[in-house]
Amino acid sequence: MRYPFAEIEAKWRKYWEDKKVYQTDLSDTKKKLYHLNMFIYPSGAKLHTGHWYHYGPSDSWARLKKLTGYNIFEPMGYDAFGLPAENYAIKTGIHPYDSTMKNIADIRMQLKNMGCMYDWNAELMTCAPEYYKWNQWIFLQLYKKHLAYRKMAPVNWCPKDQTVLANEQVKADGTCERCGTQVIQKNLTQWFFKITEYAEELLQGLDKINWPEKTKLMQRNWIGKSEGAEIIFPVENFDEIIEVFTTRPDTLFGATYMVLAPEHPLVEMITTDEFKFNVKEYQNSIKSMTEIDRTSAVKEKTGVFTGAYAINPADGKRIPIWIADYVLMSYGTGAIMAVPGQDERDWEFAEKFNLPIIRTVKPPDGFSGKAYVGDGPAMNSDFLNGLYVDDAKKKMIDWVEEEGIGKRQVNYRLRDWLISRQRYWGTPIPIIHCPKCGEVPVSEKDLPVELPYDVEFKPTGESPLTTNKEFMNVKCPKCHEYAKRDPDTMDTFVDSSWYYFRYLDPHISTEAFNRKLSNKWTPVDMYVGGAEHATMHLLYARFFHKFLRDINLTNSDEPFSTLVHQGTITNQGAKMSKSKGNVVSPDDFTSEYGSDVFRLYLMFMGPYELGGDWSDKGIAGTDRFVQRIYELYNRFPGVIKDIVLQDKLDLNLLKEDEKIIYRKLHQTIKKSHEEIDNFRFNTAIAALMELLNELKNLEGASKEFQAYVLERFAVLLSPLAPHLAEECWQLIGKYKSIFEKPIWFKYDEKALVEESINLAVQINGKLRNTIEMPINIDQNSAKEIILKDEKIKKHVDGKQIVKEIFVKNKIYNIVVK
RNA sequence: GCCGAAGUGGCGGAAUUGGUAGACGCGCUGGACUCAAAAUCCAGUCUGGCUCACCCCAGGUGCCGGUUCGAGUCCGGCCUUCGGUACCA
Repeated sequence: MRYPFAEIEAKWRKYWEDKKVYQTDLSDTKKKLYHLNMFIYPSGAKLHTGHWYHYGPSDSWARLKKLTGYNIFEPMGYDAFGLPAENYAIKTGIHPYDSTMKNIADIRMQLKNMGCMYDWNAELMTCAPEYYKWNQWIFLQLYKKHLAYRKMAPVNWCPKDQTVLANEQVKADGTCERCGTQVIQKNLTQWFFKITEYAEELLQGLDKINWPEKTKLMQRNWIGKSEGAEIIFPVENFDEIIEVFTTRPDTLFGATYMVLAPEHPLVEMITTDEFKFNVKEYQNSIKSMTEIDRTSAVKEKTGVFTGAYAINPADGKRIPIWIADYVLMSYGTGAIMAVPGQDERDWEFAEKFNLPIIRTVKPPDGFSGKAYVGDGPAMNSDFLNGLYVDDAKKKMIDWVEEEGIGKRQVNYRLRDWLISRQRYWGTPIPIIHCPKCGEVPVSEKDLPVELPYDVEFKPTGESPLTTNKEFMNVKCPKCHEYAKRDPDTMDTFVDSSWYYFRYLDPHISTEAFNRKLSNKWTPVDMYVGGAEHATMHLLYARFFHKFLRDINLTNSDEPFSTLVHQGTITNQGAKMSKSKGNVVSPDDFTSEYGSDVFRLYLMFMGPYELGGDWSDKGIAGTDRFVQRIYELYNRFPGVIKDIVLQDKLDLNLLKEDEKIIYRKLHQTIKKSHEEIDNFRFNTAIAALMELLNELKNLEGASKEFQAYVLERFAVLLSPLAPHLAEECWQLIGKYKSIFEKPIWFKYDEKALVEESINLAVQINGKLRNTIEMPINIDQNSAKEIILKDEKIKKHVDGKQIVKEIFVKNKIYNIVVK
């Protein structure tokens, strides 16, 4: 009989729900384990195979933890605000609220069919006023501490989505992270969160968390700390100075010219009449260039001379001041001292414009390159001569500090987080703009500022909320005169920066989150989600967590102690997306094979962190595995009834066939635990398959032995195929759910060891035979057996043994001449 | 360009304090069952060679070289693919 998965899976899901098997008792924190998956983005589409790949195995990991005694909290919710719902509304006229609610209802059903241990009491959605109210509240806390501020700045503008974007949401090639459109620069007044205030701590904190090294490295690079000095250069004939930032103060004697960013405020003042035209022309040509052209890697260096000179403070020499687009106004001071001898860019520029080059670090003998950026003794550098780079740096910084012409300085590449969006479907910014009083925060008691339903979403470049007069026009809280609300909404990454706190008490109305509970349950112990969030969500959440700690809302430093990234499932090499039409629907497979088979198949594909290209080629194999298990259990109905089982059996009392199974069983208990614990589900399943292959002759075993094995096998199976395991458990005569009273069996240390081993015998490192020998045989006894072996004799006879290597229970290598 | 990860049968992939390469599964081939097919079960399946049934020999983990009794695993130099980043001073 084929395994009737539909009926059985439904039965067990109902059982779990009725008995509240996965509702977490949050008051019990003894062995608490907060297991979180990045929540769902309920855009137009239903769950696809990628979601199953993310959530299914992750749940299997948590199930193993539950079986081994942990109190698991595993919530799920909806990251419900965002552009896709709004774009869908623009296209179809269906309101984002309505489409989102419908999607959530559909997705909830699909999630339930996966058979995960979600605690549905803890469900949340970010578009509910009871949730986003607290986004606004946190905004106001940041505002109070001057960590939320508004400024006019050049910002990234996506012409397609008609909104600004944070730096983190612009990809390396200058395109919009969401829609792939080329982003342009605009000068606008926008809201920022001062994440840079936490730059150093965000960097340091990485050492304390158990995250993939790759992800930590990406955050380190994104924060981009560089240590060096700020040095002042006087401008000749002007009462002005130019400040530069450099990581190589030791090369100051080699600074043969200076470069200002074309937008630098000093340019206009210091440019001499003779060069005014050139400079203006150059500045204009830069303005008309797109960001992508300007930063193109293959581009040749360009720049113009200003006619002005600065004084190198180290040796008093006049050095020319140029402007060039390779110096960016947005980093450091917008000006550099150029040291062509030790900087490749400066060398290239100096070569092109015939500027002097002085080496101040002696390159190694035979060095034939241009700029030398490595370590070496200083030269042409007066009091630094002979010192290596690190020492020379220190000495130079000390010197400029003494002279009062500079200071030690640390710079970060990280910029503040731009959070305003000119879109509708998000959290309104709780600020009122009053013609008299300026920006006035909404009073906390007036929160939430509810997002109105009636707006015109047609993209105009202006925020859709401006079209709702009732929303926009308010009285100023201070002077009570007519004022207007801020029409922008917050980046949806604000929503996901603190949601893990909210799950613990999702409907609490007196505070953002239940502090008592969250102090016991956070940080999240295990966080699972995509690597694409490395420098977005995962950075913002760390920032929020630290801020919330600083205003005494939480007592830990980091949100996620351990992080695991699931791999990406592609289809024909491309990421699954609706627009490419390559989305693989899980529904087709779950309706044909059931959710256990589909989950098993996704886990069996390969290492979890690797992902891979989708193919349904092997799914028949996992289906066969499931069928065979079901048949096996049907051969032994009620076998466990009236039998009292021991933890361990005595190997000496077992029949030969039973011994083999017993050994394999205990080896599998050990292996599957270790493998699942390390997210290596593929090898855990392989181990279970091996064990199943050994159970062919279970009929010949004693009834006690059958019961012993089948009881354990069901438990081994339960994290990976929970519905099937429950059914098997019941078939042999158990009543409750495996997860109701979690159980995991200890392996029998004695059974791990075989009685005999196959010793590999090598001659000159080449395998010549494997010979069965008793375990732990000593070298001499092994040698005696080996030298009698015909195959070995052939290679050894008539030759001289010059060396022997013996690795106990593994290998015997004889070196002959 | 720089940083990081990865390259193993026809396919997905196993195997690392250096110790029997190819576990487990898919696919394929042959056989059993069947009127037949499907399903299922059994056997075989890295490549090449031979006095290819068993046996035996040689080669083999992207390429070239090295260390070692022994290298998928360590070292040096490349190539390819993927991810991140991009004149950050």
